Amino acid sequence: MEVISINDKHKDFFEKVFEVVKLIPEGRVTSYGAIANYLGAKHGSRMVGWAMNASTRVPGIAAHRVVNRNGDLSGRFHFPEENMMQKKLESEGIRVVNHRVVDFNVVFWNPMEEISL
DNA sequence: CTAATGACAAACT
DNA sequence: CAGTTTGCCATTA
Repeated sequence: MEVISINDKHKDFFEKVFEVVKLIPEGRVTSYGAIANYLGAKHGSRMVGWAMNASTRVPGIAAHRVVNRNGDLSGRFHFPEENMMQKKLESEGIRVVNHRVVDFNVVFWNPMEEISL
């Protein structure tokens, strides 16, 4: 099992990502780019996904509510089961077809607009 | 230290 | 408009 090196420098980044994900209301989703942009877009969207990868092992983090800018469940393969991500989204009222969120523009939750610093 | 990869995204052809 | 390339930054080999 790989050990994710969470240095002090990155710990803050992880916490920020986790905080945003926790604030995502049920029935809503957001994108990696939106979170990266919310954090200042200085990391690149990949770093957000990197943080999410670490969040999969952390209970309480709704990683299934984070998708790519296309609304596609790009991270489904990282869950214990592929269908788990879609199942959870559908359970929250989000329609998912072909591993893609329907009405993504409607259910999209923008942290920059919903969260005021 | 160099090269390759990645739960992305925007630009370019 | 679809496929390809580059940028981003950290991890791994």
